[in-house]
Parts: sequence; structure tokens; C-alpha cells
Amino acid sequence: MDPVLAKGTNERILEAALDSFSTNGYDGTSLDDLAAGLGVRKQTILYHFVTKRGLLFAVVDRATDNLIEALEGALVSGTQGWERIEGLVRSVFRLALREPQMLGLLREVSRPGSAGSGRLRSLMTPLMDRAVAWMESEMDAYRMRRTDARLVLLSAYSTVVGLATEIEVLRAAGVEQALRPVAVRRRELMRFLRASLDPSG
Amino acid sequence: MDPVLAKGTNERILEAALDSFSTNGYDGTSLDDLAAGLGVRKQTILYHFVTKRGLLFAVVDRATDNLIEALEGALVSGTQGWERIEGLVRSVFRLALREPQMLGLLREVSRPGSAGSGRLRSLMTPLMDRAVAWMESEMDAYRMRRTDARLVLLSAYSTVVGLATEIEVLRAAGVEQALRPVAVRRRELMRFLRASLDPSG
DNA sequence: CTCCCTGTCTACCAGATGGTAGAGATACTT
DNA sequence: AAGTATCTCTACCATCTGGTAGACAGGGAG
Repeated sequence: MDPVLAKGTNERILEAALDSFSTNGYDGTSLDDLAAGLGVRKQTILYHFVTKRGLLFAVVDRATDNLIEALEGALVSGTQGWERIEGLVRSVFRLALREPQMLGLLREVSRPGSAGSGRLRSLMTPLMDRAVAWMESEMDAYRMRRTDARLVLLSAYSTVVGLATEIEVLRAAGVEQALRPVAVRRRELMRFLRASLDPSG
Repeated sequence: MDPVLAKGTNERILEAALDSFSTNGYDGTSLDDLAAGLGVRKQTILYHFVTKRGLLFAVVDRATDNLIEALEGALVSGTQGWERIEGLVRSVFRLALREPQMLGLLREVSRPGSAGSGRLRSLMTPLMDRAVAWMESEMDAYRMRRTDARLVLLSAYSTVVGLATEIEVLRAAGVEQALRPVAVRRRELMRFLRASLDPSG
């Protein structure tokens, strides 16, 4: 296998699956179609991921890794207080704009009836717990207004996931550049977070 | 058929379908399961709605009717200016809280790859056009700040659809009462609309 | 050369799914 | 009483789906 040209079948399958899951949904994606789009047989996919569910899990895992990576990237800058939150929000929105399929996947897999909701939950729980713990320590130190940290985070999460619908609806309405509306949404989220968390408010 | 006890098979099918489409998605809903849940055979469903897609369309139509009814209800009060917008937003949120499945359906059918996206679009377009026309006339009369009305409406729409995810995620996180977060979200939307549209801003 | 591991393929299958054909029942109309 | 429209049923089917079994090719190791 040419290491430059060929991305490796594994990687190519993951990318195509993310694409299809996010727009057609899990149930709306057939392994045969997916394989055909890749110029490969369905059994090749099953060789790499054993079951369709296994493929979904792999895609969700990869997306979560990307998210965590983006968050970590925003943390190394070592900012503190409000700037830190601002940096995190920015990095998440940047990721969302660069890979909108991730939003579609999140939406698909956030639905309670979804095949991947359990997986997502088990991946997100530690992330969420860590964030809540940090926020509560900030509250204890009076650097953050005391509120229900989990509720604020969940609200922020659903705002980000809602971006998927927003971008798609804008596209459907003929708005080519979704960049400005997304920026508006980011500002709104910032305002909300500031209003909820800023101790000087 | 007892006119009091029996809601009519047609109606019962529509309700069950709305429920299933909104939580399991269109592809995740099988006519056999739907029928079994109603104590009826699949062919009964097909008799009333001809095809599965026909059933989806009927459900979407009904949901849109509900939405329009709620909006009309807010309009008869004859309020003007900002109060009018406030009334509209309130009525939509009231509807969303009373029938959360409608949000799930909207989300399902807003997805570009969805079987019902075309239907939704053809139903929403006239509604949207009407609203845009009204807003622009308000702008002409300097009762509303001049902005891209369509963009503002689409943003509001995606906020409402995002409620579906928010409520579900809250439930999954163990937050029983989603009422308060939803009220927060409504207030945020109001603030956004006021900031975008209030001419005295 | 032989063995084995990796990856892709062909062949096949059991079950589920949306949909068709048509019978039987009930009730309203003539 | 006879005919007709409405509604639900049984029986059946073609297709699609995820998944299994196993052949075949290539490459590295002994």
C-alpha cells in the first residue's frame, strides 16, 4: 500500500461512515451502499469493524477523540478564568466549522433511541465530570458565580449540537455562507456563559 | 365505533407514528412494530396512508398544522410591535413543551437526507415567506431594525429545534424538570430577537 | 519452499421490511 | 333484500440487510 496516496482502507471507511451517519443517520446507512461508494465489498468493512454497530462505535470514538484533542489544545495555552472558557468555546466552534459532519453525528447519536447513545454517553461522562469538577472548584474560589455547572454545560452542548441543524437549514434556504450566523450563535453562547458564570455580573 | 372512547384508527396511527418517528427516526420505525403497538395489522396502516412515506407526510402535515394553529392563536390577540413577537415565541414554546415529540419530528425531518425534508420545506416556505414579508414591512415603517429577516427567523427556528436535543440530553443526564432550562432558552431567544429587531436598541 | 498472517473477495443465508392481492365483515343506501 | 363503500384481516412476496463461511492472493519469517 502506497503510504502517501492511500490513506488505508480503515481510515477511508471511517471517513465515509462519518459522512453517511451524519446525513443519512445510522439506520439510513447500509453497509452495501457505503462499500459501493468506496469501491469495496461490504465484507471488507465487516473485516475491519466486525459489525455495523462496531463501525458506529469506531466513528463515535474517533469524533470524541477529535473533540478532546481540540479541548486539550485550548487548555495548553494556560489561560485562566473567563479567557479559558472563551478559548474552549472558540476551539469547539472552530472544530465544528472545519468538520460539520461531526455535529451531524453528535445529533444522531444524542437521540435517546439511537444505537450509539450509550457509547456517546460513556465517552462524554468523564469529560463532563471533569469540567463540572473544575467549574465547582472555580466557584469555591469565587472566580465563578455559583450555579448548576452541569446544567450550564448541557445547555452549551445542545447549543453546539443545534449548529448542525442550523447550518443545514441555512444551506437548504440558499444561504451559502453559514459563517456569519455561526459566529452570531457563538457570541450568543458566550453571552449566555458570561451571564451565568461571570462573578462580576 | 364509540365516538367517545375510540379516537378513530386514523388518529391513533398518527399519534403512534409521531411518537416513533420522533424518537426512533423514520428509518428506525417499522410498520410492523408500529402496528403491533396499536394492536392492529400493518395492512391497516397501509390502507389509511398507502405507503410508509405517505404516513410520514401525514404526520408532518399534522405537526405543521398544529404549529400554524398555535401561531394564529397568538396573532388573534391583535398585539403589535415587540409584544407580537413575544406572543409568538411564547406560543411556540408552549406548544413545544406540551408536545415535545413535535420537536423530535422537526429535527428528524430537518436533516437534509431525511425522507420528509422536501415535504417540510414545501410546508414551511410559505410560512417563512409570510413572516419575512411582515417583518420587512415593519422595517420599512421603522418599527423594526433593518436586518436580514430570513436569517433571524432561521436562527430562531434552529433554536427551537435544538430544544429537542436539549430536553433529551437533560433527561439522559438525570435532570427531571426540563422546564427551567427551557425557560432559560426562551429568554435567550427573546434577548437575541430583541437585540436583532428592536429599533430602539 | 513452506507456513502463516493480513486483507479482500465470492457465495450464500436467515430475517426483516415495505408493499400487493384479495377475502370477510360491517354498515349505510337504494 | 341487494348492492356498495369502508375498514380490517390473512396470505404472500420481492427486496434489502447485516452477517457467516470460506476461497484466494500477497508478503514476510523460518
